[in-house]
Amino acid sequence: MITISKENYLKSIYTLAKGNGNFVSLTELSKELNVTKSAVTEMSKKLYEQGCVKYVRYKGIKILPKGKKIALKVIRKHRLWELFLVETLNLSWDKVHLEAEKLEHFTSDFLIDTIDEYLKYPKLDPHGEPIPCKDGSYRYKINDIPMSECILGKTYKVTRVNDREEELVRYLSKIDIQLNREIKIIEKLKFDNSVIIEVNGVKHSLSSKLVDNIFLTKANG
Amino acid sequence: MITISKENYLKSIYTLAKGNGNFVSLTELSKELNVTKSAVTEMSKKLYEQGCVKYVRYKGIKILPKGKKIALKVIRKHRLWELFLVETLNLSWDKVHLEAEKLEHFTSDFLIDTIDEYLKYPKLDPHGEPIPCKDGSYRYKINDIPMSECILGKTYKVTRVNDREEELVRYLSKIDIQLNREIKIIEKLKFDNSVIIEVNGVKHSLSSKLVDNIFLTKANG
DNA sequence: TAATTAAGTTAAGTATGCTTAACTTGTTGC
DNA sequence: GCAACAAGTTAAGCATACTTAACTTAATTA
Ligand SMILES: [Mn+2]
Ligand SMILES: [Mn+2]
Ligand SMILES: [Mn+2]
Ligand SMILES: [Mn+2]
Repeated sequence: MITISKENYLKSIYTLAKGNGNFVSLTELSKELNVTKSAVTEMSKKLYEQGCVKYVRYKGIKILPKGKKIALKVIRKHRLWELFLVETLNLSWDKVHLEAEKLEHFTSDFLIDTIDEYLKYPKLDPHGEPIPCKDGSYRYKINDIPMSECILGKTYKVTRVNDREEELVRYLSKIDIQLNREIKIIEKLKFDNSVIIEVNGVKHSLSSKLVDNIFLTKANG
Repeated sequence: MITISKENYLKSIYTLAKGNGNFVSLTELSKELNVTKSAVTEMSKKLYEQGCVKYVRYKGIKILPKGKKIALKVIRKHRLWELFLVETLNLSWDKVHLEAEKLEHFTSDFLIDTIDEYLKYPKLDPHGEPIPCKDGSYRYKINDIPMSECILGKTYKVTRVNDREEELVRYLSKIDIQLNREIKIIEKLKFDNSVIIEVNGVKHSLSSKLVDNIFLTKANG
């Protein structure tokens, strides 16, 4: 039986491994899911018994095709809901993640396919994350880097932001950062890993936390 | 703590009492919720402890203001979701109940109020059921009778149908029964409580089960 | 290499919401 | 009035998904 809890574990395992089939540490997982390590150990055994993951004691956990399929389905539902809420109800991009986090577990395949069709099979969610297709493949390949890895003086285009923290996303709107916005890297401060950028002619200092959660590609190229 | 299970119990208690504050029998509740009587007894105690219901041993359970408020909120979410899915995604009226049955528990007040606004504060759901307002009041008062109580030879207008059974609702579409459709009562058969009606010039025999789940008011009156 | 620390596991226990089996209480028909 | 039956309760147990506390294993570092 796949429960809501299991769906969330699989989603996290898949996401933490960044789509590769890498091993994920249980401590990492426990932090991501806000549960204790012992809870993760228990669940790891169950997911292993169901053939969703490979679980090696004291080593970690690794998603298997069966688990990946489930994870992608949930991620698909999540991202389509986010976009649907933005498109139909005009919700702002900082409000939709939390709603989708719940709705993703209670949406039939039929309903999500209807939403997919309604949105004309979109490639990206409101935060620039690619939306998995019905068959589990992606229509779009991400190819960007976090702002922390950007080169001084160059201009980039915003392709993706981490939607997990509402406040962070809301702050981005406030300083006029949105998808496809051009950003120039003015200064990189080593002592606190903050970055000074220019957006629409206005300079802003972004904390290390922000800098790790904004993803860019080179502009005009 | 109000759980999903408790929301469903409260919704059923409220619905079975038909909006009045009547006592509901636990056996009735157990049938409605598809659980055993002992499960209902246990939950009754918990709901009582939380002040959501009055519970008198061996007598039954009765909703209290605190429980009614919760029930109405869930019903509001349910009916608004049903209408929203019909309006935006063009889902058919037989498909939306099951989806709403899940979504109703995972929708924030903010989201449902946004949906309410988007739909311009509708009075009725796709099956003719009134939608509770944000404050728990109704914008519309139901005043109809089941087809089983209709008078021979008279013509009525369909105001409401029971949406619980997908197949039943789908059958209604098939014989061209929808909200506001005019129906003439041709014959009432006592031996099996079936009714013969005329819809758009075509006669149909409706089983007792159907007849109990279609609600009407007098036409042109 | 041995000590320390981090990562991971195990055991025991909790809360929720069910079940079945055995029981008690209430109601109805004769 | 009482037998029979329906309605309701209690007790014991199960599955899920957590917790804390005590433990083991692995990795790091001096
Ligand atoms: Mn999201
Ligand atoms: Mn997103
Ligand atoms: Mn419904
Ligand atoms: Mn309805």
